[in-house]
Amino acid sequence: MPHLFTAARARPDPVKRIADPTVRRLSLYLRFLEEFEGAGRTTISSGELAQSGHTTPAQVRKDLSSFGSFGKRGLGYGTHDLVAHIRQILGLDRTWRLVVVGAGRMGSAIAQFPGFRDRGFHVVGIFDLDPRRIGQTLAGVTIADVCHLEADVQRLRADIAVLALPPAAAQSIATRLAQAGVHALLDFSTAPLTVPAGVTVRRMDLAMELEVLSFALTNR
Amino acid sequence: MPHLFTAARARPDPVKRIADPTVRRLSLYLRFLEEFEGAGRTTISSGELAQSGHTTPAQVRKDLSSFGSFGKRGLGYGTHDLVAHIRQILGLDRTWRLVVVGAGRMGSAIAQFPGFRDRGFHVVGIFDLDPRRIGQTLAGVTIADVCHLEADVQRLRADIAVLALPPAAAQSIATRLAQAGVHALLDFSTAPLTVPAGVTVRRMDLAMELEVLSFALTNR
DNA sequence: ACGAGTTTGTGAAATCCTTCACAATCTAGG
DNA sequence: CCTAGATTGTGAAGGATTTCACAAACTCGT
Repeated sequence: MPHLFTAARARPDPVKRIADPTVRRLSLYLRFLEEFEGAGRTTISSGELAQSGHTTPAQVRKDLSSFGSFGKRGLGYGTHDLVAHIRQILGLDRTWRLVVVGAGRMGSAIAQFPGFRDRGFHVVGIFDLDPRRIGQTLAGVTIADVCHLEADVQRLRADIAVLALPPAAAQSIATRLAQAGVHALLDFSTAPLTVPAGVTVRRMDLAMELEVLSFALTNR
Repeated sequence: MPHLFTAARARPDPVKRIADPTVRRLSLYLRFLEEFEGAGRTTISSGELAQSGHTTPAQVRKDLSSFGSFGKRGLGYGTHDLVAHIRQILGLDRTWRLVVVGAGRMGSAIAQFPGFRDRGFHVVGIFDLDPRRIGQTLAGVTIADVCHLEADVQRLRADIAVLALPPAAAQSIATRLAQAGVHALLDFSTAPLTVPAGVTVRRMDLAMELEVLSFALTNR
């Protein structure tokens, strides 16, 4: 039962169910559009966007048309307009407060990832278990003890948590975060998490991707 | 019913096209199976596997049946057998030689990722541009100058390359790697790569995943 | 050895996603 | 204003993946 959501309620949004691949592509389009905008282009066609994103013009138009009609026939899309629209669709017209749980090598790298802040994702908390790490500062944030996770996460008003932990610890932390009101998790550990309804999890599974590559190389 | 799958090695085999999601799930199943095997279980049913992997029993059986019939009706699958079969299907019955290009924070974390070696992925080379990093040692490998990338990659007989680079550099490195005979890339940069036919690329796009989470939170 | 109870393997149906094809609408240029 | 050329928006078709449903085949207890 891979059902993640049920229905919209907070926003008066009659937009039908949006496919995950569509959202991913929007994120891509946005990046190209910002590049195009930076280069001074004022309009762009679905064909040009498609080329940048390794897809087809029809796909681009379909993706956008699920949310409204932003283009001008005969002309294309206004870069500036479309950037604004996609940012709004993706919820990027605000900032999001991030916590990173696990300050090992991977957690540290993530917390200091350049371009987070620029794109509106602010790391407001970092947690670890190891007393030697607690108290150190990363990217301007002091590493806190994971034992106060719930209280801290609420105090910090965190929206999203990034988990960079050993698989054994991930599930328990995920449950605690969900309990504390964090509704979005980005999981770098290798075990899929079980979370309450209403919490979205995305996995970044290094080992799995390598195994997919192994398969591709083997059956080339 | 009579599915013979022994010919997958020598020749371009007649096994029908395998969907990407199927391969991903196989990788997942494998992990659970190894856990079950470690716990001493000798058989497992599609239902149990499905629960572990957040999918359905029918899905599990369909996935496996694309490659042969490994189970016993009324009993389930032999854990040990199935582990062996999936490892063979995914090409994990051998080791793969990895290079990491980019030894910044992310590249270093990846190169030292625990569990690579255990799963048969050996980091045999690390490259960077920065003279201050070249010559340092990470995970037992000395960081080399990226300017000899092609020759080194061939000397090291690298199968897979992990790219942990600024987006501006990624495309040129990808092209050089493809030229040098690396047919599988795992890309952590934010721009999708264009590569020659026969080269497989998988993307790990942190920013994109965060934006998908932003969308999910916004349209909850 | 038998019947009750499981569980697989797999066509067929359903669902999800992408591509096609074309009318509608715009710009540009005279 | 009118025509040629370009591009969007979208219903319908097509393809891909997941789910359903059930016969076949096995185990186990008696």
